[in-house]
Amino acid sequence: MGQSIDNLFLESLPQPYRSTFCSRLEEVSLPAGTVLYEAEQVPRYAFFITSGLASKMVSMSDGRTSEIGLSSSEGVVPCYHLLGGEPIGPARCIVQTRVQAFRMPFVELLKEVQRSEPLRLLVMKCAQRRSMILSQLTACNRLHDAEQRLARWLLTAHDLTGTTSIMLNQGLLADILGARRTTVTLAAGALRRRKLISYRRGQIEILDYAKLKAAACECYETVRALFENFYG
Amino acid sequence: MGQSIDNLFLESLPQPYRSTFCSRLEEVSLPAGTVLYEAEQVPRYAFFITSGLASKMVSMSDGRTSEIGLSSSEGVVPCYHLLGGEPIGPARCIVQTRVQAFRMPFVELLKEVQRSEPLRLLVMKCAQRRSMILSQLTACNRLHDAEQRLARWLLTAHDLTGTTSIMLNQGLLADILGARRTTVTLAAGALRRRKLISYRRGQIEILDYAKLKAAACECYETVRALFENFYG
DNA sequence: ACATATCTGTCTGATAGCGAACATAAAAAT
DNA sequence: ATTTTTATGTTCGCTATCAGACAGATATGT
Repeated sequence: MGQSIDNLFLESLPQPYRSTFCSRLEEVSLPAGTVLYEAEQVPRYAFFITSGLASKMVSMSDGRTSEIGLSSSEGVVPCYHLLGGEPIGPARCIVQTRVQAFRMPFVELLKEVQRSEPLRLLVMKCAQRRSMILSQLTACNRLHDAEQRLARWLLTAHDLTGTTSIMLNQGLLADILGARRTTVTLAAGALRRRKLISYRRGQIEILDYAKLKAAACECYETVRALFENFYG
Repeated sequence: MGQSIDNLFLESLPQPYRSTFCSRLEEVSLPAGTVLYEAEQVPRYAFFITSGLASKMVSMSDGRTSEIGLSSSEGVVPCYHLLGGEPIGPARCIVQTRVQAFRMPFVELLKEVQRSEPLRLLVMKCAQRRSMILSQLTACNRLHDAEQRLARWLLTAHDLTGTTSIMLNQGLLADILGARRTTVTLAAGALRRRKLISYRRGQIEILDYAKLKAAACECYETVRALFENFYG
C-alpha cells in the first residue's frame, strides 16, 4: 500500500507535543499547479506534505525560471521563512505532482516556532539542511550539463516520493532545470536510448537506478547523503 | 580613515550582552588564501569579519569551483552551521582579500547560541538571509551569462567592503564565477571597453556604478535589497 | 638592470545550449 | 470518427563557453 506515507517532520516531533500540534492541522489535497506560496509575499499557509512533489522556483524578469528546491514529505514548506526574519523571499512554491498535505496558517506556525522549543529545533535543522542543499545546487547549476542535472533531478524525485514513476512533462522539466524544452527533449532522449529511463507524454519511469546515478553529477549523492540519519 | 568598520552582527547584539560576548572574542588578521573552514569538516572557529572579503566555495571532483556566498562585515561566518544540525557542509570558506575579524572557537559559539536567546535570534535571521541569497544565486548561476554575473559580483563586493577598488586577479574571479579564466578576461574586457570598470594585474576599480548595475543581472538588486533595514 | 614569476590577452577548434520554427504523435473533446 | 489540444521530436543558425595553447605585459626579487 504505497499510499500516503506520513510526514517525517511531524513524525519526529516528541510526544505528547506532537499530538497537540497535529490536532491543529488541516488535511488538504492539492492538484499540480497549486501555488503553496508566492515570491515576495508572506506565505498564507505552511504545509507538511505527506505525498507528492512541490518545487521552489525562482523566476527572472524575462520569464525564465529555475528550480531551487524540491520538497515532499521530508520537512516543512516553507522552511527558511520560519527563522524569524521577514518571511518574504525570492522564490515561489508550486505543486508539481498532486500533493497530500497537512497545513496550518503560516503566522500561526511562526508564533508556535517562537513558543515551542522542540518545534524550533526541528525548523532550524530543516533550514540548515535546505541551505546545504542550496549550496550544492548553486554550484551544480553553474558547472553541470543538462543531462547530468536531469538525471540528478529524477533520482532525487524518486527518493522523495518512493516511486519509480514521475508524472511530469518535458515543458515543466525545462522550467525546473532552467533550460529550453528542446534541451530537455535531447537530454531525456539520450537517457532513454541508453535504457536508463522510459517515458511517454508526461510519465517518466526510472528503469535503471544504478546507471542513472552514474549518469548524474556527484551533486545527487552529496544531497542524498544530507538526508541520511537526519531525524536521529 | 576608511579602515575597519565594525561588524554589523556584533553591533546589533543588545547591551549589556554585547560587551560580555565581545570580551570572549579574539582579533585576528588573515591574508588572502586563508581557509576559514573546510568542506565536510566541523569549523574550528567562527568569525565576525570587520573588513575584507571571504568566499564560500563549492568544489567538484573535477576541480572546478563556484562561489556560493560572499561574506564581509555583515554577519557571522559560518552561518547556517550554527542552526543545530550537523555542522558539516559541502562548502569551504576562503579569504579573498585580507580579512580583519574577531573569532571564537566554533563549538563555543554553538553552545552560546543555544544558551542565549538574542544571539540565537540574530543567527537565525542571518541564516534566513543567507538562504534567500542562495536561492537567487542558484537561479542566477543557471540563467545569466558571465558578463552579467561578473558585474553583479563586483557590485556586491563593492557594497560589502565600501570601496570601489577590489584586489583580485582574473584567475580567482574565474573560480568564483565558475568559469574559465579566459571567459573572465573576455567579460572584464567588455566591461572595461565600455568604461564601467578598469583594472590592472589584480586591482579592479569600479568606474561607473550606475552603468555597471545596468550591465549586471537583476540578481544584484534582488540580493542588495535583502540587506536593507536588516538590522532594524 | 636583469631574471623570474605572474597576470593578461588572444587564438584555435569543439561543444552545449539558445531561440525559433515546424513536423509528428498521442491524448482528449466533440 | 473527427477535430482539437497537447506533448514530443527534429532541424537550423547563432552565441556563449569550454579546453588548451601560447605570446606579451607587468610586477617582484636579487
